[in-house]
Amino acid sequence: MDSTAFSERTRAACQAREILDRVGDKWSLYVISQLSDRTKRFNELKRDIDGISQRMLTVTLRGLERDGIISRTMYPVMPPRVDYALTPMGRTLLDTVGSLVSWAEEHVDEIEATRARYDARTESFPEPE
Amino acid sequence: MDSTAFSERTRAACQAREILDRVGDKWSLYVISQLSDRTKRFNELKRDIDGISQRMLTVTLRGLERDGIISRTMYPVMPPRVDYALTPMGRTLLDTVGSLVSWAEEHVDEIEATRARYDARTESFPEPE
DNA sequence: CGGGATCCACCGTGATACTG
DNA sequence: CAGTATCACGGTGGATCCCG
Repeated sequence: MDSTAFSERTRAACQAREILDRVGDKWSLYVISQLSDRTKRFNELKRDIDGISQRMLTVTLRGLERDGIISRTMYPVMPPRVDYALTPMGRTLLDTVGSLVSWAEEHVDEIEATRARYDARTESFPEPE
Repeated sequence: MDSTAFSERTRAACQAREILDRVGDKWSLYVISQLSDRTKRFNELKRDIDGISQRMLTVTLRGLERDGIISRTMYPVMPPRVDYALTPMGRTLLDTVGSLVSWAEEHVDEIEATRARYDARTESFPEPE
């Protein structure tokens, strides 16, 4: 085998990381999932995503908008109204995320069990205070 | 429709986030991709993953080991020798990651173009110093 | 060779208050 | 309603030194 496989894989992993930087933060996945069935307004998202702050919702929406994953529609009315929706590209991401979600659902139990076993092993050596 | 879709989706997004917390950090994906074809040793990984520090390789390997994604085999010899490999569960993650990588490859150009357009729009309003 | 321990800079995140 | 501005904190990651 030649070294092409390596560089190709590294390049691919690098691109994948850029995507993970986008959807891998604390809130993006929630926003994406909340917009998967229909357009929503700012406070609607804020209500539906438990625990998110106003600021972080703004930041997250800006980031997703910047990358063309969601669209932002402002209506110049009083009071202000802004609608957020997934773009076509954002919709294609749903399938990919779905694959990740499936993996998570299938392995969450196994991971937690492995994690618990690992912790039990390592924590059984308490340092003498 | 009932509210099941919402809670189900939120729960799923939550589990997906746990997975993203695992593989979504700065280095995990590189380690996983580097181990995709064969077992490797510590310094071998350090050489092959450009820019990773000793500390971060250790931290990343521990995290992946803790969740059962990679296995760690120590040989009590002098000098020490430690082998890292993907576990069967880690291998199943390769397919999922592959899906993400494919999405990234397909859309990286579109994302960068959208991003550039967004930045050009927003940066065209310089604050008067 | 394969780490561990320590210190530190950065920045993602949250709380709060204010605004058009 | 849909933000912006400011401050503060904590966790992530990098640099360095040391160890078995």
